Amino acid sequence: MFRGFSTLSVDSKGRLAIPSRYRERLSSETGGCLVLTLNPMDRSLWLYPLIEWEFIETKLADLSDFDKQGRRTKQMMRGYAADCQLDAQGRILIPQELRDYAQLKKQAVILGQGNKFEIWDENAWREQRDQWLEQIGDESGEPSDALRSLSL
Amino acid sequence: MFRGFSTLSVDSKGRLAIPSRYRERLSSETGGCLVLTLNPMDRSLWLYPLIEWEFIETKLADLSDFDKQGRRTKQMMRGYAADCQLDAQGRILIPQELRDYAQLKKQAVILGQGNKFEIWDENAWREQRDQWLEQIGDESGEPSDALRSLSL
DNA sequence: GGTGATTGTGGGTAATTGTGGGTAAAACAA
DNA sequence: TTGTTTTACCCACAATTACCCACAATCACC
Repeated sequence: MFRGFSTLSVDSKGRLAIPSRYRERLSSETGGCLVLTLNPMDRSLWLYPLIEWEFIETKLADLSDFDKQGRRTKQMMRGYAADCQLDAQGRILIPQELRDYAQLKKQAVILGQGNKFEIWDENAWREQRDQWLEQIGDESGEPSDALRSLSL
Repeated sequence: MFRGFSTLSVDSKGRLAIPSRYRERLSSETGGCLVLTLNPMDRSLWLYPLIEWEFIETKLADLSDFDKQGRRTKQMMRGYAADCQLDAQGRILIPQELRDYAQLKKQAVILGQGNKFEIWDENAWREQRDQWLEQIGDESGEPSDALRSLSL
């Protein structure tokens, strides 16, 4: 399971260095092949080891073409999926199209999220985060059932 | 179960010394691997032994991506989770990002909380504590059902 | 109350990691 | 083909982190 947070810079060529603590795992699993695609929920990117992506791909294939949301999700995630590999310095090259989608500027943020990583523009992330924290901490709102019985 | 209270200093490099009475337990369980993450409810941090964290992680993984609050909680706690280990002096290095989140300054406070520790900035803690004590003691507020049947 | 051990705190040094840029190969367009 | 842009590979510097040692305050014991 991937976890953890790092701020990273996207250089002028659109490259992004993966934190070294993940590199070994990423280059051993599936021979270092990775898949980068968009996150249809937020303006951010998802980075999967190929082996995880293949599993996601089968799940997407099962979505009905007659469910509008399902069709769109499938179309987006598959359509924008880009193969990539770590270079000798442990960096990946992010295609222009995906950089635009996530509005990546100079500073980015990478978050471990279980089977994948999530990549955000730093400013966009901080804005979102503060907004969510406010909602989570808001005592007046009703917690969902799942959360109500959750002890951490 | 961890319990107890200590005040500690955060040095200029962001390190924090764990009270010695906990060290042996922390370095024996799971080879001394710890996970430090944010407490999404308050501006404080949670420190778990890895083995406890893994259990939390499975609970988080079960939260639905289509429940908004659940998704955000998951994203925050996993995204900010940092692996750490005690150094030779029994200290952990707190990542800049987490120090900022908890607004840790020079003096911090660590509280044993069962399966984990909670780490606060000392001043923030004292303020919160006084505020809560006032609320808990406030007879006018209605206790929840769970509390109503609780004898201490 | 004195003495010794333990614990908390600070800082120096060396290795690692993140970042930038130069250059050559490859892909694409005219 | 030729010229232009994009991508891959290499090297180098700067910042961060891990590891080590040292001192001071506290605690326990005689």
